Amino acid sequence: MRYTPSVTHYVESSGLPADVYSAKCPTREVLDHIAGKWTVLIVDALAERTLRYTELRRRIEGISQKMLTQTLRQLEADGFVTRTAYPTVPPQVEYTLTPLGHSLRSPIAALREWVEAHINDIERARQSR
Amino acid sequence: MRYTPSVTHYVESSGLPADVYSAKCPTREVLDHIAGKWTVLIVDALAERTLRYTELRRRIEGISQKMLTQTLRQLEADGFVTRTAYPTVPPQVEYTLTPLGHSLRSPIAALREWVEAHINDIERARQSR
DNA sequence: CTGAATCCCTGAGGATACTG
DNA sequence: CAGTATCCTCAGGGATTCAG
Repeated sequence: MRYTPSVTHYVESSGLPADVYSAKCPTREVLDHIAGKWTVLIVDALAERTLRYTELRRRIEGISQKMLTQTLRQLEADGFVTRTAYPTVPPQVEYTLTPLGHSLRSPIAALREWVEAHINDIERARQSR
Repeated sequence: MRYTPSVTHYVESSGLPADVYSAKCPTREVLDHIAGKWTVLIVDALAERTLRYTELRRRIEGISQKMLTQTLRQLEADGFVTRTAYPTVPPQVEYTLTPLGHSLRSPIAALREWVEAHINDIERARQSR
């Protein structure tokens, strides 16, 4: 049962309303992808400009090769990121946001900025317990 | 090393700049909390109004008791949600967003709305591979 | 109704080594 | 440089049961 959405979108493949609260709606899976720690950081990093594999690795402190590659592949599959490989020696691979990926910039950046802006409120809330 | 943030906030407990890209910055952990599938759905559900435990469970299709309780506890600890128990029989427990939690509404809702608005673009991107 | 407690299992994710 | 391949660990998270 759907609540009172401000705007109702429809999933073309099923004809049903797009609803993240519905377990089977494909939006739920996408939300899981986007609401992943690494996804947020990668998309936000690429928001500024195209980056190479190693640049991403250095920028996102603490990410492992495995998770970086894996998350990039998923972002590619979802159509958020384009991978461009130049057949040079040594190889050079660039990652860029697609137009779809760019449209994600704003909500993702808002999330990052909110966290950075409210970290002190949160730490205070934690201590008063 | 920090890039070019639009605004720099500081973590009072350390005096260092708030930076989700830094592995040890406390903002990273908070981002992990917020960027969880259940967190997004719970905060978004509570954005509209106070809800009882069972109401939340019904609203968020597919969530288990364990994850609902666990995520609510974390939201409480982070200061996003208030838990109010009425000593009635049967018990009644209400969950409400705190002012801090309310400030999260906008970025969270933006994320949900983005997903619902772009699900068709994403499904198309997936098929063309 | 609102949980807490327990069991269990899959998969997220790190570490390391190897390759074109 | 940009990965792939393995191994391994641990925690996320489901299912079930019990309780105030």
